[in-house]
Amino acid sequence: MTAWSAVVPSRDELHEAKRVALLREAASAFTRKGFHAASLDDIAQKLGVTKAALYHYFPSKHALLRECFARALEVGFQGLARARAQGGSGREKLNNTLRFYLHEMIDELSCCVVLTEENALLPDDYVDLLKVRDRFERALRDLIREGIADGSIVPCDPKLAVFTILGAIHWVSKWFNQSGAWSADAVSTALTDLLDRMVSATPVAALPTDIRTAT
Amino acid sequence: MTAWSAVVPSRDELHEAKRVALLREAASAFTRKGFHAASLDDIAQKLGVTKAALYHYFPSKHALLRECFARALEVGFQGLARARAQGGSGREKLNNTLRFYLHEMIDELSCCVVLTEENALLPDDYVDLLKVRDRFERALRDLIREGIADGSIVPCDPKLAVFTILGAIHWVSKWFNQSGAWSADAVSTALTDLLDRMVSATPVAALPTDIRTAT
DNA sequence: CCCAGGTAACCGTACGGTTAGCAAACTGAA
DNA sequence: TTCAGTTTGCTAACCGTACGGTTACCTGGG
Repeated sequence: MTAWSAVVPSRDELHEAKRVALLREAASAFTRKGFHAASLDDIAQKLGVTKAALYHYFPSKHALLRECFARALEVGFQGLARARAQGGSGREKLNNTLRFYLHEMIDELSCCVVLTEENALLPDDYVDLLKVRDRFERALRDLIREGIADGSIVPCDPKLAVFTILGAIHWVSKWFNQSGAWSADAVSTALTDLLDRMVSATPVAALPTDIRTAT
Repeated sequence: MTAWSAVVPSRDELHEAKRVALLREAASAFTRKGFHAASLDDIAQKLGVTKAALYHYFPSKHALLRECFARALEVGFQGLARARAQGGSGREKLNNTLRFYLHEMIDELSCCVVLTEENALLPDDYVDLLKVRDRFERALRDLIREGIADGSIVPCDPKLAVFTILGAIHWVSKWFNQSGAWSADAVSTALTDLLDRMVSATPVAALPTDIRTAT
């Protein structure tokens, strides 16, 4: 005997599932068209409901954007934690963090790295984001300093290096195509390898000349 | 005797100067707030005129954005031409192109790399942009292939490398601060060196650990 | 009966763009 | 030199519309 509750999702589960679907759709729309150009009517239509229905799940358009950022940074810190737990040199920790971050951002958030729309946040949300984002960037800079100290990363300006790395990563949302030839796995590995080569203290083995053939 | 025309700018010159000032202000506003969030009223106010005055210089807001992109790509092709004229290996040509592009984008366009707002272009303008931008990206990929062939650049996926490079470069608009400690010269040199290290076939000398102290 | 999930219709407003009109400045003929 | 006539640069006021958000109402399950 199988209880219905094990098969039929509860109301709360349904609610949460729809909430997540809405969030992903919003993230996708914000990334593709920009926050202001993506209308709630569009998003609702894609989900097969009317705009008013969305307000059962989110209090405002800005709340959607706020949550997109929150999720992205959550993924970032998760990557940091995993990398720290895994150990290794500063360089290895940096690589592990970036690879995880990239992979999750591409895959989980429906191919969306929304972090290009932070100027659309409400002022209050913006200062909140800044605090968390600065903490993330500081942590990355610390990994680079750690790598310089342990000899795995070439001496460089950690601030500039992190800016460069994050630029390359967030730019993925501009060119990645869910239905293209490049998989999320391939891209996150290949891009991490490229960035690794930029900061590695020791010469790096040759890179794949075609991403599709990479493991 | 000095002719007035040598001292007092002609009406045409005044017109052109104001046009350029408007373009720079628009580029700055688009970069800071995004295309949709930057209102013409805001831009006009910063220039000390009313919105209606702007229409003496540009037929529409979209025309402003279109011209921003046109200028940026002009700078890109100019950099390519200079680098080709200067000669050297594929790696050297790539570096020269990127350094020039970065420097001009930061300096000339009033610290603005607007190329993050292409989804705000009108459909017709967008396909036009795509054509020119693809030509630019193809040219950069060719430089990388040239470098791989002549042994100056490590074998890698040229497409991914160019995406990564352009991401890092265009991201500058997100963090560069005109009144900050880093000069346009320092940033364009240091960032080019970092990206060079990523693709260079041979090990690169140590990088400056603080951009302000770099030459 | 109550409440979650949804719809249709509506409201307010911000903003791109237009229009009418004015003042200064150039132009050219007398 | 002057002075009408035209052009340019600009303002104030307005229009249309797209869109975020709200309200009133319907439906079906617990």
